[in-house]
Amino acid sequence: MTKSGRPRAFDKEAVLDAAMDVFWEKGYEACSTEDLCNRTGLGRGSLYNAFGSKHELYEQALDRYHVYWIREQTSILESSEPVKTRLRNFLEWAIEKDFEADSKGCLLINATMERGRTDSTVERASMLHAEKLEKLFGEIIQEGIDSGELSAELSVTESARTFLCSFYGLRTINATMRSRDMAEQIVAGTMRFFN
Amino acid sequence: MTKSGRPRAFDKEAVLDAAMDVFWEKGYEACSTEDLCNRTGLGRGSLYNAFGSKHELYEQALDRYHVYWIREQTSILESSEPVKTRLRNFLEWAIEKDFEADSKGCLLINATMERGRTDSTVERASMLHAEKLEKLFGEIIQEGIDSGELSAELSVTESARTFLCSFYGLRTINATMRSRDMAEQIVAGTMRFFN
DNA sequence: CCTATTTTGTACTGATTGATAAAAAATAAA
DNA sequence: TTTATTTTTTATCAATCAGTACAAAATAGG
Repeated sequence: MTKSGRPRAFDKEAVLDAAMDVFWEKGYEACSTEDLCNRTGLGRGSLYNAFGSKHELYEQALDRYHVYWIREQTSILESSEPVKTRLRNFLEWAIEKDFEADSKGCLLINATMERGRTDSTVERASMLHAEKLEKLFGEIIQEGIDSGELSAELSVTESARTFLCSFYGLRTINATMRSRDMAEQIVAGTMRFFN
Repeated sequence: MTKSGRPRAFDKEAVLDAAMDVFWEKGYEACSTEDLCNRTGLGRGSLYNAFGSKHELYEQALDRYHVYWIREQTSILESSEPVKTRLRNFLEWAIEKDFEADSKGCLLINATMERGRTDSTVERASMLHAEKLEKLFGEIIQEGIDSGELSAELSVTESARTFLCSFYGLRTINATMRSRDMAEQIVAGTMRFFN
C-alpha cells in the first residue's frame, strides 16, 4: 500500500545526483543551501523535508558517489584482460577522468582533504572506498601471481597498498600539476614496478 | 629613516604563522575572519589594515608555508647519506608529519583539493611546490645513477615524477586511512622500485 | 608643542548563512 | 465528501559572513 499525503514531485535519485554535483564542484563549505535548491530544483521546504539538513544530504551524496564509482572501477579491474593490462587501464581511466572537460577530480579525495579530520561521515565514506579498492587490487595481484604473470616474490598486500598509493598520488598530482604528459609518465613508471 | 605614525604592535611573521595554522586547520571557506582575529590576536582594523582581505592573507600564508617546508624538505634530500637512504628518509619524514598529534596533513594539498580549480593563488603555490620537489628528486636520482647506486637504465624524469606521485599518494592515503602500518608498507613497496 | 601619518579598537554595514513556521495544495483512506 | 497525512510554497528567523567607518591612540619630524 502506498502512503497517503501529497505525492513527491521529484525523483530522489536525480536530486541526489544534482546535489552530489554541487558538493563535488564547490566543496561542502562553499556550497550554500540556496545553491542546492537551485541545482536540484527543490524549494527549501521540500529539501529540508526530504533530507533533514545540508549535512544529511551531503552524507547521502557521498554514499551515492561511492556506490556509483566503485562499480565502474570494479568493472575495469575485473575485466578479462591480463592483470597488468587491467592495472594500467585503471590508471589510464583515472587520467581520462582527471583531464576531461570541467573535471572535478575525485569527490571523496576532495572531501577528505577539506573535512576528513573533522567529519566522521567523510572519514567513513573515504575509508570504505579505499579499502574496497585495496581489496580489489590485492585480489587481482594474487591472480597475477597465481597465473605466473606477476613475480611470485611480490608481497600481495604490500603491492596492493603501493598501487593504491600510486592511484591516489596520480589523482592528487593531476589536480596539482594538470599535466597529462606528467600523468602518462607516472603511469609508465608505476607499471615498471610490476614486471 | 623610519616611517612616521603609530608603530605596529605585532610581529607580521608571527601573525602569518597563526593565520597559516587556522587556514591549515579549517580550510579557507570554514575559516572566518573572526577566527583569524582570535588566533592572530589582531583586531579587525589591524588585520584589514595590514593584509587588505581574507584572501590576501591566505595568499601570504600559503607562500609562507611553501617557503618554510621546501627548506626542510630540501635539507632532507640534500643530506650526505646515500641517495636511496635520502629518498626513504623523505617518505619517512612524511609519515612522521602525518601521524604526529593533531596532524593537519599538507596545507598545499588540502588547499588544492578545496580550491585548486577556482583559486589561481592556490594553483600557483601548489604547482610551484610540486615543481621544486620534482626538480630535487630528479637531481638526486641523477646523482644516484652517476655514482652507480641506481640503475643507469632508469629514466630520470620518469623516476622523479613517479616518486613525486608516490609522495603525494602517501600523504593522501595517510589522510584517508590513518594507518601507520599501511604507510610503512607503502614506503617499503615504493623503495623496492629503486634498486 | 604642533602637525602629519599610521595603527588600533569599536561599532557597524548589508548580504548571506542554515534552518524553521505556517498555510496552501495534493493525495489516500474512510 | 470528509479526514488524515504528506509535500510544497512562501515568508521569515537569528546568526554569522567579509568588510568598512571612524575616532582614539601613538609615533616621527618639525
